[in-house]
Amino acid sequence: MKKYVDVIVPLPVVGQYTYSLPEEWESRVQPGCRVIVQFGSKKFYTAIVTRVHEEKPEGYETKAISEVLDTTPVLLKRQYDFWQWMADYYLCTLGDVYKAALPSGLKIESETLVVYNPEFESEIPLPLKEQQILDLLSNDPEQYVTQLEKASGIKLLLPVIKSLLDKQAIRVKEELKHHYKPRTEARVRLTEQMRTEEAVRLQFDKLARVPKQLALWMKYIELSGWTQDGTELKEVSKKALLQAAGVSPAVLNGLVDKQVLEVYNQEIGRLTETSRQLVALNPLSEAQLRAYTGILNCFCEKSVCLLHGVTASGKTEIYIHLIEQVLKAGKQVLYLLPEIALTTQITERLQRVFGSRLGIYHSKFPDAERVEIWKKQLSEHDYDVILGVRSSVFLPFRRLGLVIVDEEHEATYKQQDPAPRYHARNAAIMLASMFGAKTLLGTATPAIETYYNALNGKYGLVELKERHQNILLPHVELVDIKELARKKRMTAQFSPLLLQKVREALEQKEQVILFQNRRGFAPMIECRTCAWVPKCKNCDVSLTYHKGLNQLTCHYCGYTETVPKSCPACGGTELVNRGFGTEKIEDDMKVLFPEARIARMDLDTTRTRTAYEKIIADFEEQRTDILIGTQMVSKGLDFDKVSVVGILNADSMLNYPDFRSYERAFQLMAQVAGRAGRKNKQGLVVLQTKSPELPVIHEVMTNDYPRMYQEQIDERELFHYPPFYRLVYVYLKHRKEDVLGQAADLMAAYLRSGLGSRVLGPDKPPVSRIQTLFIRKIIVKVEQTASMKKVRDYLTQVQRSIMEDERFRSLTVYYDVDPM
DNA sequence: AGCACGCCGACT
DNA sequence: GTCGGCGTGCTC
Repeated sequence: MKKYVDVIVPLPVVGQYTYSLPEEWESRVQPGCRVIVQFGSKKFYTAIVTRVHEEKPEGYETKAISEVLDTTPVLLKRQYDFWQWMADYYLCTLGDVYKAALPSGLKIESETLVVYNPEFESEIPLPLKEQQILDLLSNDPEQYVTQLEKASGIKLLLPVIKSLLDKQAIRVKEELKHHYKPRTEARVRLTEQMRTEEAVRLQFDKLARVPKQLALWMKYIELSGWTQDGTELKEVSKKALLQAAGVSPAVLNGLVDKQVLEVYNQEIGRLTETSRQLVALNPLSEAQLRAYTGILNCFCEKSVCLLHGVTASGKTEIYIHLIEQVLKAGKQVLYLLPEIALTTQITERLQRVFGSRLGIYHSKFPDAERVEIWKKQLSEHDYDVILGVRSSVFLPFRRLGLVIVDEEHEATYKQQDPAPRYHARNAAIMLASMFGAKTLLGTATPAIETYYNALNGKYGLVELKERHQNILLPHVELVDIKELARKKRMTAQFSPLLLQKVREALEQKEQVILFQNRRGFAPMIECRTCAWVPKCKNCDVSLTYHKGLNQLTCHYCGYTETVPKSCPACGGTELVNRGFGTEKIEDDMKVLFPEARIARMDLDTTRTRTAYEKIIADFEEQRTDILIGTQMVSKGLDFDKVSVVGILNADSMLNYPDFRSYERAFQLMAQVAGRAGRKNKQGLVVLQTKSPELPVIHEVMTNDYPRMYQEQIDERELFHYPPFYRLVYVYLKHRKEDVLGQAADLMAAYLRSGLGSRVLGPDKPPVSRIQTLFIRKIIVKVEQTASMKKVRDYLTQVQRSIMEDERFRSLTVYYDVDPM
């Protein structure tokens, strides 16, 4: 019976493609193997087999696969299930997931090679462009199209190539490019005839008159561990041998010529073995131990647990103990981190404990190294613990037992630009559930949706409120700077209280951090008297100020208006450009405290890594008194001598045009506040704001975690909630695919939230199907020229029809939720 | 993604 | 008249 294979191609095409499987490969190919296929008229791609069958497709002739790359699968069943889930959940194709998942070294593609035909001679003069290409080819008769494109500078090269091809001046061929090459090392061994005790012994005498060769020979015998009893010899690298013997390669060649030694190439891995001395686990403190057992209890009944532990409560140590526990049970652990750059402490700590059982997977690593980690995970000697960033959720696991998502709230877990636009935290939860494994989410400032899920019992919740080594949480002092500004009691942007506290801290030789969100620098205008900020009529976000045009523009929908002459709220005429950069703050502070040592940490002053590290080191070692910075000061190291933290303008964060601005503001403020406090003294946070009445301000003050943003679906809420229709509008107006992707995500989140199979029922279409149809419908319906009003009207209509759908009754909506 | 096909505006 | 813009559709 003739066999066929269904494959995934690394392209954004829906569905899979069927190729015929030549008989010779039938026994080798199985689901999960990579094969080379020709897709379209010329291009070759690395495709992945998902199914081997005998169903001859109807309606078209199948092509045969061109090459088989693997004898054992690189994509395991579990990973394929995960891919399918991701494609479905994030509304993209399997090809998109495939592209994101595999390191590029495992995805060879063909490139078109243009070959010069030396026999070609033209009777008539050729067009300029064609002649130019032929000239380039006469220097180097085989070149890639991309190469020629660059060299010639011709934008539309294809028609030129085609014309030359018709004239038979050139030929083209497709060539597969192998990116991945195993690293090899030249090694030295005894030749066949030398592998007897007799021969080795004789060789010493034979070389007596050639001192350099003798020295090399003796060194080899030493390094290879040769003994008379004929034990297995150690492998000796050529480089190491020559270096140890202190002779030139020519000496070795002499011995090779005499057929005493021979050189061979051995494949070696790029992954460096860490032969570090392993250390024992640190014992847990009482509070840590309570959290640890809390988590274990939690995992008895729930598959996800949130560890809400304040800054510096020692979460890492708890993770390490959990990992140890899972490893003892013979399972694997995936430890996700937002970015490895800032967390060398964590990698080093884990390496010290787990040594060579730990693998690190980072997108900044060379691709070849990532290929090797992938292959290692498929082998018998796979890593037990993987420490990695977002994309490591795709690595092949077989015995996954636990996933840890550290700093769970971090936005870098969300892939924004190319599809699949996945959230690694949510994807990891799904991955874990496919393995029957547990997920631990750790953070000091949970994302709202996570916290919501924890409060509702979908996730377990373990709180760790005590800081390590008994450092107290800081006291927060609120300052209404709107009121103070009216009374003209502000000095630049500092309240009298803040200045007084800074002065006191300096007198006590303590340190100060001043925090100003860089986003506050986004040009906005504001009424000096009542703090009114112009907002977009459609989107309810603050408008950005364009000085040159004297206009206000909405970043989301493009709505524009001229700057009003007076404030519509209070009639005041002083509308000021708002947003002070850290630079201005630095200058003002230097005037106010000329004796203090002041440093600034923002994007400008931390261009290089060394500059960044120097600022941190100076502050840690108290060579700086006041550190002024953007959100950078909220991350990274624990400063121990900080007694005062000033948040200069909380409103700049609250007014940022993003529907998550409140949540982000809370997280940032809580993190910055966490910098204040010392072993024996409670820290102080001076929180300056113009909107003291906002709940989020209260929440920061009381360290009461926000519980807002959950909404019941009703007529007003769902589609009048701006982000979705805003995004649809931007898509319609500018045809931006990425915006559509975001809209799709958002829409998916809306509809998926709280919906389980219980609600939908087995006979109902899957949720994502509804979403897709839904989005298609909207886009088809509203023409490109649609106004915001039209979009809104239409959405209201759709909303009504959804309301009438019984499947969506009793639906609780909140944004960006997790897999069911 | 690439590539072919097809349909309208400014140019030899 | 056509060269070249990009919109649409297809690839096993």
